[in-house]
Amino acid sequence: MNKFYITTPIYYVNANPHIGHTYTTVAADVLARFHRLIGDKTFFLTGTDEHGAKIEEWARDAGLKPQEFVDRVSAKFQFIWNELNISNDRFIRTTESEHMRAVQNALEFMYKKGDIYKGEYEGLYCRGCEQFKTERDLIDGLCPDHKVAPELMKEECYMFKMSKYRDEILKKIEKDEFKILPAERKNEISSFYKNEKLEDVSFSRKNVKWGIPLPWDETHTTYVWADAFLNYLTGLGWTGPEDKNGSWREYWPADVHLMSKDILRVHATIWPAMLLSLGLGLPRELFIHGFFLVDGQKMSKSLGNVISPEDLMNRYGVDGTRYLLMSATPFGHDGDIGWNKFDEKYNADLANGIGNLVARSITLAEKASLIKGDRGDLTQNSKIPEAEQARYGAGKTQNHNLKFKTEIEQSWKTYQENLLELKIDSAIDVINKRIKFLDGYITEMKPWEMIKNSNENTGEVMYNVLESLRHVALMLWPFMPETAEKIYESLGLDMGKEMAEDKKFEDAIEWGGLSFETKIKKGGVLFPRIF
RNA sequence: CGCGGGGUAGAGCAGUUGGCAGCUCGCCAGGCCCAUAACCUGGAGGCCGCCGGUUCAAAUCCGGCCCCCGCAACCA
Repeated sequence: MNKFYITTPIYYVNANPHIGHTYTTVAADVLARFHRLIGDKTFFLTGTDEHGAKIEEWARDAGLKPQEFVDRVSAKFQFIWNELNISNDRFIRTTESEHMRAVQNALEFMYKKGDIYKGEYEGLYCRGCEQFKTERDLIDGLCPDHKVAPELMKEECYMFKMSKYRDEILKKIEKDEFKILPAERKNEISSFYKNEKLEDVSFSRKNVKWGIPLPWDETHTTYVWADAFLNYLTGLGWTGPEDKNGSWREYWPADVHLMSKDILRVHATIWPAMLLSLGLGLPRELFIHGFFLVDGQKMSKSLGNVISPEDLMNRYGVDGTRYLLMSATPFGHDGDIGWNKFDEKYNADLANGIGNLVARSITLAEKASLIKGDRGDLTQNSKIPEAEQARYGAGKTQNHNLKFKTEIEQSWKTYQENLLELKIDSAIDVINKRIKFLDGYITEMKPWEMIKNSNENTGEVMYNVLESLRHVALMLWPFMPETAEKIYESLGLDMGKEMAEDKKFEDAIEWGGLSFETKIKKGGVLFPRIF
């Protein structure tokens, strides 16, 4: 059995969850669910990053203690992931004492090893803020809060000897032992390594109280990135470099660290250097997805075009939101979104596509039973018509059976290939092609007419449709778990049983899995059309 | 010559290893009546940013130019 360990970045709690966080997290969830579906031993980690000067400030502004503040914001993340059916195995917070202890153990190890040494940090310091500022913090070269030009100042700090690991990391990147995808992102990073000097990085701060104290010098706290990165290990239960055989070993190294491009650089430099210093393996892959533009413009509060996850869920529901985020743009590139586009796609793919197909199929199946005079409550619990006949493919239509079988097999193959390569949008295309095909098949075969004429092949045609629907639902499950379950229910099946431990994926995706004894059940409208 | 990405039908985008230019929405014309004003079929609409080169063959490979966008590290 393969293992699959996927992470999102841990989100900095200076802001509430926004669409970018949501996008990364839903994508990770889709991939995690897919790997569970195919039987991999899967671990999906997300969480919140809760230390640093910014948090102190925000807490002060909110009139709260830092811990109260981070508790509050972290809870919002957890709440919304729960709403969105995110199936993370663990939610890590960097203020958890186990995490903090492990970070101290790690830094102590690196310090003793000589990879962390005393140095100086030089930067622009604002006396008013009692803080170092970056160029980007400044407005016209002035501190935005105090309207004063910060002065160049030096401060004692502990430095991490990142430069030492430069060659080894670059080699691993080039050889794809440490993959960076998509390819253009790998180019970006390797040319960065080649063209710029990899300098040592400051790993501690003196004036930041809200952080993890260095074990050997408590006047310093740990630089937030050093603290944050280790979550990928502590989230698995790793307690420090002494922890050689904990259960974290079953999952490390991570298979995919999913993130957006703003944090690629640090993930491709500081993090692998830390791992090498700690004597641990590098993650197999960093996958970088793009940013959203809204109607061609950057999303920003000042433009007033911010689309929040709550807005999306209110309009499209949980599954609609998950689907739209995943299908709106090619995964791995920037993409343009907007309410018009979302409405359009929702109606086309969800209301008119899968929603309508399920509705017409189930109704036809019911009618087929009604005409045949089958027993049972005909409107609520019709039996799948003429199922035995379908199994053996009697009659003129039997070549359809074969065609369905091979085409479904092909679809599964492509679907899996795409998701293994993180081509999320392409996997969705596979599903939508099946849906289109089924709509065409129904129109062509005219089962409503067959029913009227008591055509002996009605059962077979309907079986082909319903069994195809079962496969579509299964493929849909990573993207829209609730919808998949509803479709299963309509087919008289139980998604829970399908996902049970003893069930083999290979069996589930075989053509003909729909039992002839099952009862179909008409459900409600899956995706009401938006006008 | 800082790094990287993009310019393909009215809009938004796909086009792996060069081999008839595709998808969704919109538009037009038919069909169907099972279904969520849905679904199916056909059609109109493109000098694939510009110029040159390689090739039997270029959206795709090479060179040059124009325009747009992101990133330029201790900012999470």
